[in-house]
Amino acid sequence: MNEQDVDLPESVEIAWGLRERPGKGPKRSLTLERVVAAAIGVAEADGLGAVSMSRVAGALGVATMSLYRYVPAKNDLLDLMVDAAYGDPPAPRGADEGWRSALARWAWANVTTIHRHPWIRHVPIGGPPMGPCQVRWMEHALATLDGTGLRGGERLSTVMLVSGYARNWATLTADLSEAAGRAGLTPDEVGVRYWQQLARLTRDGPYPAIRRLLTDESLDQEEEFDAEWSFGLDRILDGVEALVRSRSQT
Amino acid sequence: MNEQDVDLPESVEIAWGLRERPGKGPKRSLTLERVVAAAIGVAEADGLGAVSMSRVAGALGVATMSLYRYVPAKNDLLDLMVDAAYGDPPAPRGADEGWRSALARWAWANVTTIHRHPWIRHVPIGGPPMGPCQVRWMEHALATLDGTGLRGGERLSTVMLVSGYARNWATLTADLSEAAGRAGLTPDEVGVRYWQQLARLTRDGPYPAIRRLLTDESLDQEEEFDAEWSFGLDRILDGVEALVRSRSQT
DNA sequence: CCGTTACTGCGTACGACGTACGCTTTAATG
DNA sequence: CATTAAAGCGTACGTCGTACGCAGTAACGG
Repeated sequence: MNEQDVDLPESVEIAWGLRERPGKGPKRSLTLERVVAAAIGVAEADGLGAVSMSRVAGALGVATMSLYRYVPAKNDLLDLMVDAAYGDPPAPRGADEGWRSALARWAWANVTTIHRHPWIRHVPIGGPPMGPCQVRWMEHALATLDGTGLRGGERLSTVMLVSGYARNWATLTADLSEAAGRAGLTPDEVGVRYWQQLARLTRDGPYPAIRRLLTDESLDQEEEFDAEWSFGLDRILDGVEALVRSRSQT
Repeated sequence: MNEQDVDLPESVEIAWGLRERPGKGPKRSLTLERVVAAAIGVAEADGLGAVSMSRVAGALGVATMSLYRYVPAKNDLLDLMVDAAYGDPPAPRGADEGWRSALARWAWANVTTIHRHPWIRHVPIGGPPMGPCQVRWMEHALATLDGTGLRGGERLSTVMLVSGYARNWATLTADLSEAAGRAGLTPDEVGVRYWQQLARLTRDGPYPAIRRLLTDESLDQEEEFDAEWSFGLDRILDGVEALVRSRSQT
C-alpha cells in the first residue's frame, strides 16, 4: 500500500491545496476560494448555464483568461464548486444515536444541500468524488454504520445506495419546483398537469396499469412530498435493517 | 378529467406523432425517425458531445438548418433520442412470475439499456418522462406490482425508487468503464487506483471509517460488479417486500 | 547589486456551437 | 391557373472554451 507515490489528478491536488507555490513571480491578486465563490454566486443567481468563464471573471473584476491561472479548465471549476457547496457534513449527534437515524439524517442533509444549491444536479459528474468535503461526507456516512456488523463492502454499497437515492429524489423535486417557477405555478399544479397530460396520452392505448393509477388517486393527490421521500428511504433502510439483523444474529 | 383539451408540449406531440401534416408544400425528404436514428448513430460512435446539429445533418447529407423542420430545438432531439434508445420494454414473462422477479428483470433491463447506449446518462433530463417508449416502460413496471396489495401512490414510489437505483448504478459503472477505456486500463484497475488515491488523500487526516474500509478489504477487491448491483437491489426489494407483506396481512 | 528565471494578469484569436431570419423552390388547394 | 403554405438551406450573429504569447513583477543566484 504505497501511499507516497500515487499521483493524483491535477484538479484533485488543487482542491486539496497540495500544489506548492514557491512564489517566484508577482503576488496573485485572487485566491482559489474567491474564484470558486464567485462562480457559485453566478450559479446561485442565474443557474449553472450562466456560469461562463467570462461571467465569473467579470464578477471578480478580472479578465477571462486570468481564471486559468487558478483552474486548469472549466470542468475543474465546476467540480470545485460542487465540493465547496457541499461544505462540511452535518455534525454527528452522538454515539447513542442509532445507525438508522444517523443515516437518515445524513441522507436528508444530502437533499437539503442540493435544494440549497439546485445547480449542483446539472454539474456533469466525472469519476468518483475526491474533493475534500465529499470525502468528509463519505467518512461521516461510513461512520454511521460503525455499530452494525456489516462488512466493508456492504457499508460502501449501503452508502452509495442511500446517497444515490437522496440525489435522485432531490433532483426530481428540484426539477419539479423549477418547472413550476418557470410556468408561474405551484409544484402541485405542475404535478396535476403532468397527470392530465399522461391521461391524455394514454387515452386510447393499452395502458391498463397507468389508467388504474390515474383513476385510483391522481385527483386526491394530497400526498406530501415528505411522505414520498420517507417512503423510499424507509424501504431502503428496512432492507438494510434486515441485513444488519441477519449479520448480528450469527 | 377533461382529457380532450389538455395541450401537450410541442416536443411531446411530435414524439407521439400527433402533428397533423396537411401537406401543402414540397414533400419532405427525411423522416423524424431517420433524423433521430442519425443522431443516435453519431452518439454511439463518438459520444453525446459529438452530437451537434451540423454533425447530424452531415450524416444525413442535408444542411444544418434543415433539421429544424423536424425538431424544434436540439434539446428535443436529445429527448427523442433517449426515447428511441429505450425502445420497447422487455416482454413480461407470464402471470405466474412473482412481482419481485418481474421487477428485478425490469430494473436490469434499465441497466442494460443504458449500458448499450452509454450516452443516455449525459442527456440533461427536462421534466418527467413523456415519450411513447418511456410511458410503455412505466406501464410495464406498474403492471409488475399488480398482484401486490400496494396502493397507487406506493406503486409509483416503488417504481421510481427502483428506476432511480438502476439508472444510478448503470451510470456509475458506465463512468467507471469509460474512464478505464480512456486510461487504457481495465475497470478493476481503475477501481484499485481510486482506492490508492483515496488512501493517499486520507493518509494524514481524521478519516477513521475510511481508513478502516481501506485496510478491511480494498485489496481483496474480488467483488463482482454484479454482486454490488444485487446487493442494492435486494435491499430495496426486501424493503418493498416487507411493505407488501404488511399490506396483505390486514 | 544585477541579471536570470519563473510566474503573473491578460489581449487576441480561433474554431465550434445553437439558432433567428429570410430567400427560393415546390406542390396542394381554391 | 393563382394562391399559399411548407421545404430546404445559406448567411449571420452572439456566445463559448481555451491555446498562445507578451509585458510586467518579484524572488533567487551570482
